[in-house]
Amino acid sequence: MTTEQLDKAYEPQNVEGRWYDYWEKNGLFRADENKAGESFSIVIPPPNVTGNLHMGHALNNTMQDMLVRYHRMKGHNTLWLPGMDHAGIATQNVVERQLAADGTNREALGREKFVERVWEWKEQYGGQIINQLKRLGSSCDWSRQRFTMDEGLSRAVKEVFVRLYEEGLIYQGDYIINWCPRCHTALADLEVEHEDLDAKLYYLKYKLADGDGCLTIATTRPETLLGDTAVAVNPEDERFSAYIGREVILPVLGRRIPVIGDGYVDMEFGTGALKVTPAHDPNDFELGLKHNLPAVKCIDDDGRMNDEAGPYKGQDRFECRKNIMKDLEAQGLVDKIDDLRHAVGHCYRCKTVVEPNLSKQWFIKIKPLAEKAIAAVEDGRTRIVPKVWEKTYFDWMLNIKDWCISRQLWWGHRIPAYYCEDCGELVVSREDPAACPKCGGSMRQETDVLDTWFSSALWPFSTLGWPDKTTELGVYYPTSVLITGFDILFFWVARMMMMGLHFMEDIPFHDVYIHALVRDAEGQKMSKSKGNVIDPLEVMDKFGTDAFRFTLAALAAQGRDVRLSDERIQGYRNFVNKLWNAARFTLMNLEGFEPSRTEGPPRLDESKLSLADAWILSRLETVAEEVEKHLNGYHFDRVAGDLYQFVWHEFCDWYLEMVKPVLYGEDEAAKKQTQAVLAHTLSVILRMLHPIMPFVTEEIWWKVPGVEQSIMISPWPGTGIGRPDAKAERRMEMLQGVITTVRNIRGEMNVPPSQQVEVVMMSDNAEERLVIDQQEHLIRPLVRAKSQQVVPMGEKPKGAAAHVFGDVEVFVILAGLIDFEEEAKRLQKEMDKLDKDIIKANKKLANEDFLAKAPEDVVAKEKERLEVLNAKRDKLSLSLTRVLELRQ
RNA sequence: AGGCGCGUAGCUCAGGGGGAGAGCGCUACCCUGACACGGUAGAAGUCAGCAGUUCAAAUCUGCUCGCGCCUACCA
Repeated sequence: MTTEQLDKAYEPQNVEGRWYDYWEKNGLFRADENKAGESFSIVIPPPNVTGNLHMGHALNNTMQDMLVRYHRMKGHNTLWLPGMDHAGIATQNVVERQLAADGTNREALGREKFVERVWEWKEQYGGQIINQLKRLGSSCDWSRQRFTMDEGLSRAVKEVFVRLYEEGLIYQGDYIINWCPRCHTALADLEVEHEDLDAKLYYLKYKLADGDGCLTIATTRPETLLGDTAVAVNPEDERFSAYIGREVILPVLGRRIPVIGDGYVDMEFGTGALKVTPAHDPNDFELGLKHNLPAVKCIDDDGRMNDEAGPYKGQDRFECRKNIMKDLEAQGLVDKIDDLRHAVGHCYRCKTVVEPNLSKQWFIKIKPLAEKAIAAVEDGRTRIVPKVWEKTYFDWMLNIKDWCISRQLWWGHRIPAYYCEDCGELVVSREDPAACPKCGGSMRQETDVLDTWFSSALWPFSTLGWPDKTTELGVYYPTSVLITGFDILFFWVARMMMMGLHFMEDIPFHDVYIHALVRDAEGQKMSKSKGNVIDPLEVMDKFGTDAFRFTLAALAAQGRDVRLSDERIQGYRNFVNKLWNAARFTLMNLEGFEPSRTEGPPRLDESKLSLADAWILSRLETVAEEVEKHLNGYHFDRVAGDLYQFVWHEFCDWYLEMVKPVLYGEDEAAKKQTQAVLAHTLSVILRMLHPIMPFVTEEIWWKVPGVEQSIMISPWPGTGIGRPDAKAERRMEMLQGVITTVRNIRGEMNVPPSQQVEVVMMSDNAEERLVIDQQEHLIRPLVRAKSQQVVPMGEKPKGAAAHVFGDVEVFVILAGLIDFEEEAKRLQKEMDKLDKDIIKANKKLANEDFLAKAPEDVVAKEKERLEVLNAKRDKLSLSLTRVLELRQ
């Protein structure tokens, strides 16, 4: 057996790419749908084809990769299915910008050429993010990678559209929708971002047609008055009820419009009179339907005023606002102008102010689909973690409105609806109809495409081959868990629930884990405009992928946003290095060691098991249990935290230090046994860390004696990997306490580290004396003692500093070195602290209510605690007296 | 306007009815044969405020203050 030397520090750059290639080449990411046994599956939230890896992706995919690697190691039939989203508006915008740079535009190119151009763009520049996901270590089955516009998924989209249409769940109609004048498309309500802006509230006078004064209305959008077809007041409003049924004269245009009464009007706001523009306001649209008002569109699809705007025709809507106010002012029709802060809708892609607009669109009747999706979460078939998000989900689902699915774009799934050029007949069909079934005329396909989220809604089953009945669907659907951010709970998760339940008649995932947002060190949301974006790729370059992943995991407490800072990542980079060096030490000391097996704990001679070995094996069992529990509960932070604590503060700080004398010693049998435990512990640590830190663990793994295959496919250390031993843990706890106590005295008394001291320990507990005596070889090097004595309580040694741990009084003999002044101060301070606790405990135990009402074990514990405190105080008090005597 | 969440050590955050925790930072000493990306020890907190429930509250309830976020048609 040879032991390869490891470098002194871990250098991720030399390691990561090499192992990723190895995994990929050896097919270790590939899922086999024919493999027997329990399956575990995840579909990736498909990143936009235009996207670049940001912190949200990094967090999201680190979590997915952790789970996937964990389940793969457990031997489950594991699939992580990757892919990308065609991202309608985003991609179209990118290519349009490119065209603009070339001095042309999509209209000049024509639809067909433009779509070709987008595909070319995709081949050339799209999907950068896939390589970035690989940098992150994502173990996706790339052989199954999908794209929402690929052939199979397009077929699924068509199938779903046609079926929903046939079931009467898709309809077409004239409704008011959110229109983006920049992107030239309809937007769903969800795609509108509301932002509070400082604006004005204009009070305008509309003259009554019968010449009797005027009615003053309040509006934030005076330019829309050109499309007014009524003024509404509340019939309960005594000021105005008399006006109902009369007419007013629309300024500028002179149109006579009715005054109507409707309870919708808020009497408190503005003047209590509301101008009604059914074509450019969703509420006015509703009023218009109710009162049978005509809808007059005065703004066109570019956001410019149209023919209906009379003198303002051709002006931009905001320019028109200024001009119309100038004119109204001149005519004395402006009563006043107030400041007003209110929410204005913006396009989520390009941030242009949206224009509510009346137009013909396609919708999904969503209520019947939503009911099933609500039920599935209510009855627990799908679990939302953390549970707080369930409420948000229900609130939205219960108030859901029909989904506007048509978009006036060129890049996307073209709606499979066809119109007859002659008779106008509408046909919705999977195949292009050759001719009109009614009149034989030629057919023309609908120009609109579907909302990008329409195809993403099908992702969990379309990617597995639906509508065909594939083996994959049988094995991997429903998927095990969906990991995603709350920002797309409605956009995506809710819609997958609805579509999955409708078309697969089963939930799309058993669990939905909603993670938080990654923010900067100041807690600000990262955004390009703020310039506070931390690029994951730069972080990986600087600190290594494993350190980065570990940081994300460690900070990802459920329901709490992740604040990322360099210091934090650096801290975990140090941890990676610590692990590296612990492994380095371990491997250096496995010279001549022959491994027996890597699966269960090593075969050991129980009678000769050292305390340190017994202890670490016991701790290993506990940690393995905890880690597994936290992985199953999506407590990624605790997985990371427990492993950090165990590796650094138990394995490195204690175990490795305690094992040195054995490894450097002469007892070959003892050495062999410790080597076995050491090798085993390292192996288990590596495997437990692998899901979080795939690269460094793989790199070390191959140097562990006996390793023959990638850590990725090595067995997960489940229960039975260690060896529970409560006695060993109790004894070790006592030893650690005693050792820390000696070190504490050394530190407080400023004994130089190189100075060897004499240690005396006193205890009336025979078992503890025995353990301390037996473990002298282990204690002495750790406290730098040239001698160690353990005796029953009695005459205290002279010239010694004392401290108490549990039943043991610890003396460090410092003849000539001791500063009695300092020692007295230290003892006094310690006693003051104790006194506080003793007073508190006494008070508690004197309280009859406490004794009567608190559970027995709590009372017993408190009594015991008081005894311990008192005993300690007595010992310290004696020591203090002695020190004070010696001082004189 | 409604809803949700958060205020715990200098910073970032765990914890969640009975002894205040971690990481980073800070202080002191140390290049001890894995690691200075390190070691040992140490200092540091009226657990936002007020009231209530309880034998017992950082933890449960209510209110107040401060900070985020989400949803919403008040023009």
